[in-house]
Amino acid sequence: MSNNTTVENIILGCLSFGPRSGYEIKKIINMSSSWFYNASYGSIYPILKKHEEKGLVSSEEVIDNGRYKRLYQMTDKGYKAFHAWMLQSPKLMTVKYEMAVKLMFFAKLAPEQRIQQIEEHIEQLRLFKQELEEIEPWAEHEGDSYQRLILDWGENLYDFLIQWFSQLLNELQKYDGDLPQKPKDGQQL
Amino acid sequence: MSNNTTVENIILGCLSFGPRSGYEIKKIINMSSSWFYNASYGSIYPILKKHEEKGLVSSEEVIDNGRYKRLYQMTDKGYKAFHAWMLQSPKLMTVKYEMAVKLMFFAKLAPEQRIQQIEEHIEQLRLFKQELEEIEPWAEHEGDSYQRLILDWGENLYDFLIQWFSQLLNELQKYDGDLPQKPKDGQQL
DNA sequence: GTCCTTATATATCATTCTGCTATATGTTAT
DNA sequence: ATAACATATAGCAGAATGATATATAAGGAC
Repeated sequence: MSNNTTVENIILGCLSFGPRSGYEIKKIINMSSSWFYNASYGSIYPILKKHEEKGLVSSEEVIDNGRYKRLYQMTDKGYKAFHAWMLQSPKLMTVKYEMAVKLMFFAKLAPEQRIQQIEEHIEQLRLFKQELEEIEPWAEHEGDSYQRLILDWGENLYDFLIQWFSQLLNELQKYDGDLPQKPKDGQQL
Repeated sequence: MSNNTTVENIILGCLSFGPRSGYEIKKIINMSSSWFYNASYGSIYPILKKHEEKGLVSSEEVIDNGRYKRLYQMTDKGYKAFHAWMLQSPKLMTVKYEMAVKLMFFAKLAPEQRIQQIEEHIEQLRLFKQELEEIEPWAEHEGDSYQRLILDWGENLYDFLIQWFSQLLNELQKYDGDLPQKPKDGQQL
């Protein structure tokens, strides 16, 4: 069984496509997983070193167009650890969604401020969805059917979010930014 | 402008409902925001102390049914900081979704292993949605219309995920666990 | 040809947050 | 009685971010 973290396994997974440098791994992540599981340089380089110490990867310095880089390659041991992780029961999704937190305290905002926050957020979601769509040509060219599948999932997810918040905006606008309180049990009559 | 973190503001937000202890704040979070923005005791207690040092909250020890607890209360300064944060442009959502990562490397799994991973994941999603539904009575009773709204959002979101993965499972089963590769440009003919 | 910007490539570090462990006491069920 | 559970807080190792720093190569502007 693998007790590596998810990020450690993403890096192994990227190396399953062939030898890569830390910088190249970050590029793969940016173009594919970053929006559902990101990793920063501050994780990637130390993890590569740790992987090498554990014998999960090996490395060599190469000169590519007159520029040094350290290419990492997965070992058999590394592939076994990666594959073992692939078979484990997946961890539950975790989300950090600030807009949802704000919604929780929305009663503290003035009606027009509520509308403004939602409008701004819908704009953010639209921009992000556009960014996803710009990856599509890359996935068509570089990725396999599963990588294209994930992009499709992302676009569906953001469509769902845009639609949900647009509907909320409509409701808010209908009631001048003040959602009608469904009466509680004790308040009826 | 507020330069507190989101978790620091969640804690202020909880105190906007009235004086609470660290333990009680965790309970509020568990029953409402935890699935879209969680905070652990290891964050909550130190943040409360930091907030007090900065004058955003004040505290007093009280005895509740013969048991000590430290009740924290928001100050004017704290409310101003919280409200300023509420008006700021919300941060983009971040997601950590291990199942999506695995999907990225799904080509490395055997067909029947793919089907098993998806089946297990759908089961996880169903269980989690049930947990959300169990919060509903609490939200009906304790929350305002916005808190109920978020629960509604969560249920819609998990419905979307269950539906999306169920459809993928169907496709996989149709093709014996092996999604047909859409031919790349260079591979046609 | 030099200047500026962008891309490649890696390293370091304070800060944030989690999840685990530990401790202590009150309450409820058996 | 006593075991299990709920309340209440503290501390810490480890993971990850995001910001800064450094250096070199490539490409375009003028």
